[in-house]
Amino acid sequence: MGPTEGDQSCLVSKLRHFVELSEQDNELLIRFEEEQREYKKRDLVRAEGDPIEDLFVVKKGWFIGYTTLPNGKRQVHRLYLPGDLIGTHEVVCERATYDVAATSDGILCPFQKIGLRHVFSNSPRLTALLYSIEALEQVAQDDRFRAVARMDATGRLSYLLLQIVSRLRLTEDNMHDRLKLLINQELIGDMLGLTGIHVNRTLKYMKEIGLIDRTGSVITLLQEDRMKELASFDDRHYKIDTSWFPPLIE
Amino acid sequence: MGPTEGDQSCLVSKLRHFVELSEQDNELLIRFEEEQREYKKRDLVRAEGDPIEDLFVVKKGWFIGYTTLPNGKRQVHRLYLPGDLIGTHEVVCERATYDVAATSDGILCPFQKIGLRHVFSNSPRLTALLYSIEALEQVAQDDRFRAVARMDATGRLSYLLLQIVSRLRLTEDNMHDRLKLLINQELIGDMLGLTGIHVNRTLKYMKEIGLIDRTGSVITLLQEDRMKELASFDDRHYKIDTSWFPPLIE
DNA sequence: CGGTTTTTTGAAAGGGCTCAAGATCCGTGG
DNA sequence: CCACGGATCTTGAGCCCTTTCAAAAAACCG
Repeated sequence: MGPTEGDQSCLVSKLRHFVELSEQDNELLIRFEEEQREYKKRDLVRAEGDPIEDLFVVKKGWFIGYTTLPNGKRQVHRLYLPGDLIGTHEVVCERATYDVAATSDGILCPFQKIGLRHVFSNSPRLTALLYSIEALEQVAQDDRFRAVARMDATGRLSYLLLQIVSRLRLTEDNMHDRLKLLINQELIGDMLGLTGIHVNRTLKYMKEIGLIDRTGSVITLLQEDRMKELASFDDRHYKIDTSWFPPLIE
Repeated sequence: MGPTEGDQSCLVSKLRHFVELSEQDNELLIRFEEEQREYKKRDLVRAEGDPIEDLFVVKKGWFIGYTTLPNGKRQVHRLYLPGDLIGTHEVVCERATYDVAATSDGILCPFQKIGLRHVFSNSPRLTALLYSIEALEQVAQDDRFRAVARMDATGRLSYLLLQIVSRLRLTEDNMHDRLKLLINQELIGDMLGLTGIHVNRTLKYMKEIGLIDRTGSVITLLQEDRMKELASFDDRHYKIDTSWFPPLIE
């Protein structure tokens, strides 16, 4: 049923969480995952300033979108996990606003930006869904922003871990309270406005006070509730209001 | 021609900067500004958790979207200026994710969220434009995020001032290098992850080193170039790539 | 197994915060 | 038009979280 390797599309399986898809929608979506490209850890997918022709669906592995400031500091704007779309908000730009790279080995499915025109012209409902994904991402970004702007290191890290776990749960069935981070501490710092060094110290501290356990890059959330409180974390990933969507036509 | 008071719609005049609109699009857009409501400084427009039924076009005055953390700290997620749309990314939620309030006297034009269905069903092109606005907002948020996460107070403030001026220039013809902030220093701090007190000190410092001049809340940018460098500011507001838009049909 | 990447730890410095209090501005009522 | 009270802006002093710089230990990879 899926386009490749017998796996079903993680994009489709993720979107199904949000809204009922018609057969036609399904067909449009599957097209997004026809081609696939492999990447190795640290590979650059595309650089800031590159013309934007393709978007990507993450099929496997973790990827980041980041920029480097003139002073050498780095800011990781987005972490892309399997099932995520890369570049949805950049279609409005002629050129990429940041670099994208693999933080682990992985696979991306590129599809042409122009392909979106089909969706916009032929499926109002799917368009609304795309719009919603975009909007949902903003909500998530807002939450992260709040964490970075207004919480200390423990709060920020709690937030990030909860967010990642919550997102992984959407596509991985066996995702409970343990995860392997496919991104190093330096980059985690760059997501949270912290130093890699301080990320390390904070993880150590979180282990000391019993919030998490950790062996290498494998982390276990021991007190998810307390972490949620620390980060005022509200899991928003399951709710899309579709009441305003154009009606579903089979 | 405009719906009210002989003024033309600031939404339309803003969108015109980005893309050519058909007559039909125009008519759809004008509907968004049929009704209007007046607000006084500090009025709450709607609270976090309220059901989302309306979106708003800002007709006059400044507004903010913000949340308050359990520890009492506040985070201003968005600053809305005339011509901006409030709530575009929250249509996906059943309930508002943050409070919206007026930071000055102002006027909003509310329109029903359901009204978007018309747009999505009838104008692929306008839908693409809405999508683009949404996406552009993300780009802007990313930039602010980077400033907050990776720059010191001077950089953050430079960024914010440049951003506001740049946005005001889209709708105000006589906007040059002087602006009156319709938002107090405390709230500026809440936008940038700083204390109001430190905003004050930093503004003082910026005046001392000649970046700006200031009398009360009226600020003059004396060295815009230097500030742009400090904040690695890239003005992205004029460029929308419409190459992938569904074709314009008159 | 050797080189590279990543993690870990220490000591010192710094930017922004907190707390507190005074000065100014501004809208409102008399 | 003036006086009053709340909102906002200013300024000072000390503290604290995070950064910097440096370097060692550990993990990873071919």
